[in-house]
Amino acid sequence: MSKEASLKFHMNLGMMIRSAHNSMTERFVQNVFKSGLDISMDQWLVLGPIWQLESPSQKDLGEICLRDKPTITRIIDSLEEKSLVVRVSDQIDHRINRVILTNAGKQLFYDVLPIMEKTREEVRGDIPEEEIEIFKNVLSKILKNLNS
Amino acid sequence: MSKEASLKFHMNLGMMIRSAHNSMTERFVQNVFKSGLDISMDQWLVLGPIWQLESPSQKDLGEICLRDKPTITRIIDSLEEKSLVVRVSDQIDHRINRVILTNAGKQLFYDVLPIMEKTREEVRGDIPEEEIEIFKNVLSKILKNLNS
DNA sequence: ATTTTTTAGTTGCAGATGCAACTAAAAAAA
DNA sequence: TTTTTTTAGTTGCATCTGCAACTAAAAAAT
Repeated sequence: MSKEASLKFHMNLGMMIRSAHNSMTERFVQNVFKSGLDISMDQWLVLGPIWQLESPSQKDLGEICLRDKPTITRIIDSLEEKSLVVRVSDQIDHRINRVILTNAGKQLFYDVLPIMEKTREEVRGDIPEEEIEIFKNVLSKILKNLNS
Repeated sequence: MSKEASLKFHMNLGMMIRSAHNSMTERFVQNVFKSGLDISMDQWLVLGPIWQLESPSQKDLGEICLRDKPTITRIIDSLEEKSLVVRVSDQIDHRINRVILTNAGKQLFYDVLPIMEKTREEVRGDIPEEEIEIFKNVLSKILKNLNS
């Protein structure tokens, strides 16, 4: 293998993907901080589905957010400490915790939503919509390739 | 904002990017393990540029690999423990460490190269080359958007 | 020539991550 | 009905990460 081929090879997806993810998270956290609010990216990414699904189980959240069980447990712990959500044991299946938003949680969600939107615009810049679509598409294909 | 718009919003880039990155790393590690070799993704991603650049400084490696200084320090520590690289203080500027591959390091590099190639093929599957190109392009645009 | 600033790298710390082992409860098998 | 297996969630541990504070050396300013 030539050095050139290798160079191209090494400067590729893995490093860029990790770095892009880090930068996006960092920017979001900065924007949240500038708005005087207090929520981490992880907490936010879980908060949305909770709002949306009304009272998902932790398993549901793990599947949607693509996180493992312990991670969800800890994120919900942290949200509960902040009184943004509560765990309610399912009436029928006592193994299941239903996670529901408190009023404070809903309020924070609505407050952060425009910040997320702003961050998203900063991330996208002037990248054409169709390229973003292909980008997402490739991502989901990669996920499918690796989980089958 | 409608629930539908929000759903789309929440199921988007951040989670997918992180998950794709994790899956790729995991697959690489599995493939390496199956080949009876022993190197982590992080170590590998640094090893390549060392091989390529002959004797980069740690700063060079950080810039190429998009990692911060402490991370590079620790990865080089781990590579040095395995006797895959050595640090050599720069003759002229004594602040700089030049990192160079040992023979064992070179050997491992050559051994892992085909495994990386295989992993890359698994990741790509049958995604068309032009989509991969756009994908990489969007990634670098995102990085540029966030670091300017 | 001396002091100040900048640069390269290291160390310590606090928080996140994934894995494996665990508990408790429900479902399936016997 | 009792036992076994599966499922949902938690805890512990070892590792990784990024940030801030630090050391040592070089460059710039005085």
